[in-house]
Amino acid sequence: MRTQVTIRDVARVANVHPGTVSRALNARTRTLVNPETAERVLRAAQDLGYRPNSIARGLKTNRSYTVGVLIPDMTNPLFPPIMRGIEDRLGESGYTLLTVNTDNDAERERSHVEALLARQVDGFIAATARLDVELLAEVAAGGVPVILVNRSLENGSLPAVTVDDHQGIALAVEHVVALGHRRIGHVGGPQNVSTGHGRHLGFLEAMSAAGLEAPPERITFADAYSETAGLAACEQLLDREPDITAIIAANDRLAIGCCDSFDRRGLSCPDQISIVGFNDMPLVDRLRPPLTTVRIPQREIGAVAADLLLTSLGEGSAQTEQILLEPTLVVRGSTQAPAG
Amino acid sequence: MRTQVTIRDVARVANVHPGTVSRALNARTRTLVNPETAERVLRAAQDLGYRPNSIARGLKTNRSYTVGVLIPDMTNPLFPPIMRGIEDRLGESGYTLLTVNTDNDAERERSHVEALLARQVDGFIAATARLDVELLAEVAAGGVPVILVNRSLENGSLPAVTVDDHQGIALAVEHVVALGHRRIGHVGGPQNVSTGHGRHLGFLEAMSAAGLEAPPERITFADAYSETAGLAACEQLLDREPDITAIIAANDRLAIGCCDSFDRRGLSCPDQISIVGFNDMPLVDRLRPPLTTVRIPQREIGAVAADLLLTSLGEGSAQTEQILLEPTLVVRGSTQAPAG
DNA sequence: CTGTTAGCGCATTCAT
DNA sequence: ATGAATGCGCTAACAG
Repeated sequence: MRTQVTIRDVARVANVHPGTVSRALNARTRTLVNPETAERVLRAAQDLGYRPNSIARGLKTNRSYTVGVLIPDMTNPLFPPIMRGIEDRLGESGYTLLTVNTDNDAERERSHVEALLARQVDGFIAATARLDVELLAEVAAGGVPVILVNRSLENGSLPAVTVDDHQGIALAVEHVVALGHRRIGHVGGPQNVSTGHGRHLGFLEAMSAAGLEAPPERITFADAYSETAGLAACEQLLDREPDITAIIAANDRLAIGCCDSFDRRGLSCPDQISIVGFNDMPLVDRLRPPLTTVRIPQREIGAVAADLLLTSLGEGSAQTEQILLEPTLVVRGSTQAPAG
Repeated sequence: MRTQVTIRDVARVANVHPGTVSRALNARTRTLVNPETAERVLRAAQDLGYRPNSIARGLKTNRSYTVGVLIPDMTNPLFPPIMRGIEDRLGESGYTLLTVNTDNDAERERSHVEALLARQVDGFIAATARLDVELLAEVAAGGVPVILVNRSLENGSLPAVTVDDHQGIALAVEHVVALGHRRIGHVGGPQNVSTGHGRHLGFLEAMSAAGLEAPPERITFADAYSETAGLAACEQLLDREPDITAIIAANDRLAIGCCDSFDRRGLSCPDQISIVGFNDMPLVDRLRPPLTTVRIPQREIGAVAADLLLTSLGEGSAQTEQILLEPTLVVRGSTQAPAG
């Protein structure tokens, strides 16, 4: 059985009142107590192996110093670095994370949020792609700060940390255009998630800025961010427009699916067709060919989101800051000038 | 501000005593209350949007229904599936996870464990490779159940869920032997972590069982499970024993490092040299060549560990069951018969 | 079957 | 500067 040493035990040993122990142990109130007494209390606590029960504390202070983190699926390599960014920053401030995987399932999401609320989390960081907006808005309206990560709301009603999808796609498009490509296709992500939508728009804009056409025939959409969905979308695209020389994919997994499609058709990449991904997932630098992709600062995303949450927590103010982080292009072997 | 609806508010609306509300709301004690009253209470709770404060409950029941999960670094793709296995199983039973990354740093480990203990976690699942054994044993001795994952203690003093490293390496060795290889090297992992140690022993045994020699010259050790450490160890191995035709690596990342070494030397894999990894990490099936590797049931490991913890939690008994899960061999392109 | 009481461990009044 | 008392929200033990 766990033998909890309480503040009362310490008080008994130090020969003071429990209240005094509480004051002596809490840095903020330590000045209220005689230094010698404080010293005695500290020693007693040390000797007894006293460990404050943060749950009991939270009951009193109405703070749990825990934060709920909503992730679609941490098995997706995109998320762990973000989570670490969050953990490292929040950990410095004494917060611990309650992380849950939602699998983008509305039912799971709701029940998880309920459970975390019941655990009195002080706030949420949500990296879920299509989390029920109302649910989150409701939570935020209830006074629990919510920070969005990797997605934003149309109306900007919740603070969010995202990467500039337009800029990222622009980097990709400019790169292949500079290589000499003119007939460029886009394998887009699901259009009901903000990254899929934003990258699609970014593609249209960047093509237009380059003075190139981007007709609907040269754009297909995957219904999920998976290799198989990417393969299917790419097949459809190449069936329709076989003379495309470069493809901008909405993410690395789709890009990998595109490579599968190339293989299936006997298309050599990058000799006959170039491909650019998005995210720079681990190991994509070791694929055949190494994938040219848009890198996003995952860890920083997490850290910035944590910062945002910390200020919300501190000031109690409902800010709705929208932070846009810059992606960078990583050129590898999957892109080259189009065949003469 | 968060406006907490308490059990008292519900009581007022339902016109009963708070104690009755508690009973009506708790499935286990609901039978003690008049069905009609219970109905009234439930409706009141519903109307008010009552959400039980599990922290307050925990204070009373001395249960937090949270579990601490110790991971070296969840950025390592080996761990997320294990974590999901844990979460899914434990979630079914109402537990939420407090996950921390220890970076294999003793200092971080201790402080994290302290923090989690202060948060009254009901138990731990530790996937850390070289966690301070004393720390964990201490915790377990204090009455908080600890389950080890992916590692075990020499003396088996703590329950553990691991894969059979010996068997896994045996599968790898038997495979290359069957292909005709005779001069087989081993790039081992850090010997101070149980997997590194176990796989090394497994290699020696399997070679002996195959009637082959495994002299020390044909074995080198990486000082970490990283690609660069694998590269260095492989370089050393091939400098010493250039006529090796196959290498069994202690894990996939080391195997990838070995491939780097092959590249550097102009050795073609698998034509001139074969390589087998361990873990079957995501994307290793898409490397050049696709990696032959030993797959471990990551998700199951997590689920089984969760089960073990649940029984410990339920019975309060300090079992020390040791569970060994079976690995399987996944044959891909990185192994073939040795050149004539 | 329901009301009452007490107390989990702590922080925070208010007294002294 | 310290002791005493109160209550956070809930459950459990006891009355009735």
